[in-house]
Amino acid sequence: MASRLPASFTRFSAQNLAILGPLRSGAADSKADLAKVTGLSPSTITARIDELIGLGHVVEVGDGVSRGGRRPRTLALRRDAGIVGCVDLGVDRTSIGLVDLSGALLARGDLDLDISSGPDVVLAEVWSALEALLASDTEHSRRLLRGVSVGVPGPVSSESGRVVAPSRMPGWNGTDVARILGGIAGVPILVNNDANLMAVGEFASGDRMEPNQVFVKAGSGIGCGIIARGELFVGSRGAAGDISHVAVPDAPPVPCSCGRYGCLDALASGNALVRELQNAGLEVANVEAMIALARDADPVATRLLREAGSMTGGVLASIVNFFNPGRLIVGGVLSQSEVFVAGLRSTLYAQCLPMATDQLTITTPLRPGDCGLLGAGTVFLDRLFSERGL
Amino acid sequence: MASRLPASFTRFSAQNLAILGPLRSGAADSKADLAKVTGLSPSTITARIDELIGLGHVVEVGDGVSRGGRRPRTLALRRDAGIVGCVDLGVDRTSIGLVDLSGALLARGDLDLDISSGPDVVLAEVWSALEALLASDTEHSRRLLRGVSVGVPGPVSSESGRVVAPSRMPGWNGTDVARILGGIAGVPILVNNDANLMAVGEFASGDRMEPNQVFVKAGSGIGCGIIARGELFVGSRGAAGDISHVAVPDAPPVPCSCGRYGCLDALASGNALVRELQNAGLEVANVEAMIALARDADPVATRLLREAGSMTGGVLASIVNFFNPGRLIVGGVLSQSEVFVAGLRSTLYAQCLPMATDQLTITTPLRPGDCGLLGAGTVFLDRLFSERGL
DNA sequence: GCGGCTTATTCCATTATCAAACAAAGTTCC
DNA sequence: GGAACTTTGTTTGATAATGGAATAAGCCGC
Repeated sequence: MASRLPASFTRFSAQNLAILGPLRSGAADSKADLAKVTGLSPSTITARIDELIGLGHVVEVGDGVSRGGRRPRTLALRRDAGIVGCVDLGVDRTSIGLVDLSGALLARGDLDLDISSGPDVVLAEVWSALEALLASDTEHSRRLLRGVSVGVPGPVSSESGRVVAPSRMPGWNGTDVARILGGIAGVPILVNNDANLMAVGEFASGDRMEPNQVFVKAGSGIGCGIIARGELFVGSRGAAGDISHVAVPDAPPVPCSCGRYGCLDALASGNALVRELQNAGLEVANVEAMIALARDADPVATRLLREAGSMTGGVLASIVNFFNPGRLIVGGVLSQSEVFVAGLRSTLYAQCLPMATDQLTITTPLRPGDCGLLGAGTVFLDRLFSERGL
Repeated sequence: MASRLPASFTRFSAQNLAILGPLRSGAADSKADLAKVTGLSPSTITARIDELIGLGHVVEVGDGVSRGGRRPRTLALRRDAGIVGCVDLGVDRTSIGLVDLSGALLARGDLDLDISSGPDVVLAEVWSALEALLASDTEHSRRLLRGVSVGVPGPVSSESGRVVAPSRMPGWNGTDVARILGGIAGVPILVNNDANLMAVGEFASGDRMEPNQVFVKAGSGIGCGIIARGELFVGSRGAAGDISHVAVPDAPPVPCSCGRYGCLDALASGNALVRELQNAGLEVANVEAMIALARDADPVATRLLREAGSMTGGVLASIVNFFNPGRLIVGGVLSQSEVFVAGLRSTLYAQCLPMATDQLTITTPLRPGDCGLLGAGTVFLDRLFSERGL
């Protein structure tokens, strides 16, 4: 049963990538399509595909529907030629998953992990949970683990790959997650900020026609990921999208952990809201409880969520004017609160130029719970199928 | 004397562009260099270069310095194989210029033109001034005019190329500058927002190592241009960088032309400052006069400029956090005021995360008066030497 | 003047690619 | 049922792009 797997991906030639790209994105699924999409001649495509089939990267998966002539033989990547582990590290909950080489999520699970236990403890637990997930299905365990892609709730330096000055990850400052986890797992590791990965995940599984998107992760903290010209944008140091400490217009001077007053994170993050609710004498354990409270029409929780949405919308208004995205995705736990999203929308529309908003779509994620994992997988596969390789 | 010029550029093949790119940017200036930079073999380079020399696009311009062996024969684009007209339309002053195919500014001039005279009048005058500039030197007039690149002080739609809702260009809404000017001049026309062009000009003539830059044009109005991954970023509708109507944190509720209160343009633009000075009883004709006043230690003008700088810095702080550029260039007339720039710097550093600013360079433009024209030229040449062609 | 070094060219073998003819498979429509 | 047309895919031979190796040219230091 077990067919021979390709020894390794080493690196694809630019020509093969020109073919694998459309196959991967679904832009083409037959030789005729590929010829049209790539501009190469049919004979060249035949030669290339033969090679890729020989290498075990592509398979014929049956016939397509005729469009008035001979029906095409549909091609596909060998999704089972490997598997990628995905991790979405959260402050008190971590999601793990497995994606095949098409980027589809095969399995997932959640762990109650306190990130303040520190890198060594957390990453060891993550790895054993990933191993368990792999072992839980013979289909998975038979496949070659290509690597693991990790999202962390803090800034990641684009040079060193280290976690830098993460306000919600005590004990992690300067941690080289790729080195630690790679040492345990023995496979290549990629590390990125979690909001960045969510932006990628939502872009890959959602509207790919819109090349400029901003994904806001409004959870216990607030961050965002930027897709510019169809690619993740991380800025000069990898810190792009960190809007935690942007000043909220017309905001009360609430002190922030960064030492200043009136930051978005101190006013509108899930953490800040829960704290404020507790100060008001309500017993709420976490953000989810707070949202449930608002759904039950609790006036304080509802007001706080609406105000938080409004403040977030005010900050995003500046960003929309500046960046002019075609799509804004509101994700994170807070996006499950209708009143938060409504507050965000109304303030954003009120404070933006019509030219910036008339073609702007504001949505919540297609798969709110999965887009972080999906993004982790996509980033890994994009890299694997790039000229740079892994 | 007049050597035969290439009939037309039509379009370059991808391979030739791979050679022209490094030659144009200065990344290579000999065949050996090109082989290293492009990864092509020396023999291929020889063949390609022979073809490009035959086509009249490249010339040998002498010998370089030896690096311990045979000295290289330096290659260069034929800068005289054409000329490009550049226009920087302003509200009451317009600059025009000519660049060669290397992007170097050969000549420039200024026109006192009131933009509210409307597109037909203004563009006709611009064209006759350009013709005069061309005729002023036999070196220029002999060269083939490839086209004209125009910067306008308002938003330009990336789809239609039309000027859209320009608050400082009465009578221009919906104008297709390329069609009108192209009709008069009979050459290809490119149109872009002026701040965008300044960003390109400063990037091309300045620090190209830093791929993410923001250029703020603080003049009679306030706008900015964005360089992301080494390329101009215009957003989904071409409106990116329009920060005129971003809300200033903690600002007085001054009414703005857009119908809201506390916009950056209403508070910190040159226009707003002059108006406020006049309200205070001082006779100032324009922004330059105001800056002169501040240099003479006028307390009101100085205070206003510092506050304007501070407010601009406050808005830019959000942008720096979000976009994480490696370089911020403060241009426009107001950047000639030291107190404005100082106010901007201090507020920006105060309100930004250290991670976003520790590697951030804040400068004024290398050639403040020319970067708009240089950017116009660069945008045109980039397009000319692209696969898309002109 | 003689190695050693960098630069550039020539020649040849290899390879990628394309065009065109051909084959295969299906649809349409009479 | 069958001719005509469409779309898909393969084969074949010709062509052009490319790389490698050998060679030549030019310069430096000793």
